[in-house]
Amino acid sequence: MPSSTQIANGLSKLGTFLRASQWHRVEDTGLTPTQSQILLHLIARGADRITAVAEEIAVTQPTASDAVAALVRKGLLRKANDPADARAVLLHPTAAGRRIAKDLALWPDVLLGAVDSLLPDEQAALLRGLTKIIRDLQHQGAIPVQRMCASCRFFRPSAHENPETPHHCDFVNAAFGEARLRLDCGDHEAAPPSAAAAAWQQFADQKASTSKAPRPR
Amino acid sequence: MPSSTQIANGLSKLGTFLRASQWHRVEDTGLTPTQSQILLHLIARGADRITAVAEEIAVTQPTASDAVAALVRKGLLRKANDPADARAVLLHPTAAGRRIAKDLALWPDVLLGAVDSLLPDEQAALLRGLTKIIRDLQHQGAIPVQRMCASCRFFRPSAHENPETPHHCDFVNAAFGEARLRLDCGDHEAAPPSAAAAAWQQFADQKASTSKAPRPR
DNA sequence: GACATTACATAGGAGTCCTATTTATATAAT
DNA sequence: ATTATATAAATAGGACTCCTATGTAATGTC
Repeated sequence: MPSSTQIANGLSKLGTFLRASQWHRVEDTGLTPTQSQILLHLIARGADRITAVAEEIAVTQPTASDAVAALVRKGLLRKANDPADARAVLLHPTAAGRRIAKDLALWPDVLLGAVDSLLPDEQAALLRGLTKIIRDLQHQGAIPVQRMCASCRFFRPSAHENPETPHHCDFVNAAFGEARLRLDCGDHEAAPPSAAAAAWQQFADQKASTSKAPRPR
Repeated sequence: MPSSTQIANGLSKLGTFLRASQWHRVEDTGLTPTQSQILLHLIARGADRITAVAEEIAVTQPTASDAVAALVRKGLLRKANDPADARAVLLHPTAAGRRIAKDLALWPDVLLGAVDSLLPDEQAALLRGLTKIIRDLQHQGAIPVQRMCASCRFFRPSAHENPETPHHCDFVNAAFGEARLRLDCGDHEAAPPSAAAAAWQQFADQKASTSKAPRPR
């Protein structure tokens, strides 16, 4: 029983829990998990097309179409013509949609609490692991491209000597550490393939304990 | 934007992906994610009641009842009387159910591949983080008790000097390391509350880097 | 201009998921 | 013993998820 199985198992259990806790919230918000995801996505990233939304939440286009129809019926979303393409539809959150979204959370407080109870080093290591897994899945085409440091053109891993803040973000022009790696950065811009691959190598080959073990100098 | 948010975000994304990939498998197996979960649970843990199954997969009892009915209809499950309680029902997998379950996986190969691409230290750290989160959720009553080392009466954390294999399992009477922590051990037996709390403290307070940094001696 | 492609909608159907309620049994309190 | 209460599961009803398959319109290609 290799540890990768245990890890997959753990992720699975947390996934089950997350989905269930979203369902429990239906009576407060009136939105199903799928609907919440769509609304939050549109608010975070701006107006978008149905196909793109479907890909984002990993369902087929008709399923997304269904959920969008429900949101429109509830007055939380508005369909607008896309000036760039007369077939397409741009989904805009309405004022009511924005209002409701404030009370919407994709993850429950008890999960945040549990994560906060980890030591800082543990959080950093966990985030690093998740980052690598997500980037790998993305690389294999199993999930859509994420707005993560790992694939961003502004990301320069291991750019600094200081083991506390080895990475650098060219966008905000600042050094940062493992614990500040982002998975959903608003300023993300995809790096060209070759540069991305090189930066990723740099990041991935780093020893897991970089932030603890003093570097030989 | 604290890292706990990024971590929750990452877990969320992986959860979305996991659920979607289970749906993609429907055409092979003929089973929905919920049905797969139930069948696999019963095979792994033996016959069980509907209420228990519902709790395990984090749905309400009527939902579990629905899914079980579908499985019975498909000939993969059999309902039997519970000799201990005439109201209750014991669910047994049929031979066909066991056959089908062999081809059923709760997690897709590409996820296992992604996890395997982590360095051993990274895997251990990730597993440790997941373990702590799951145990915390369990402690808060947000998820049912898991068959994990962290709550097992045979688990003796940090029992050994060797930083590679600090923990000890009294059941198999062997030392093991972070990477071998289990989340679904078949031999799990719940520890009495006080002992469990003590063992947990021992485990939780360990420095994250135990397996790397040489201990002062 | 014909042909394939793409964006979305719709239809049809099994299943998920909930709350509320019913039926039967078990347990507790009188 | 006899109610009263609690529990295990089934059922009803309804919104929604999720799929495949297909239709409709607009776009891109040669």
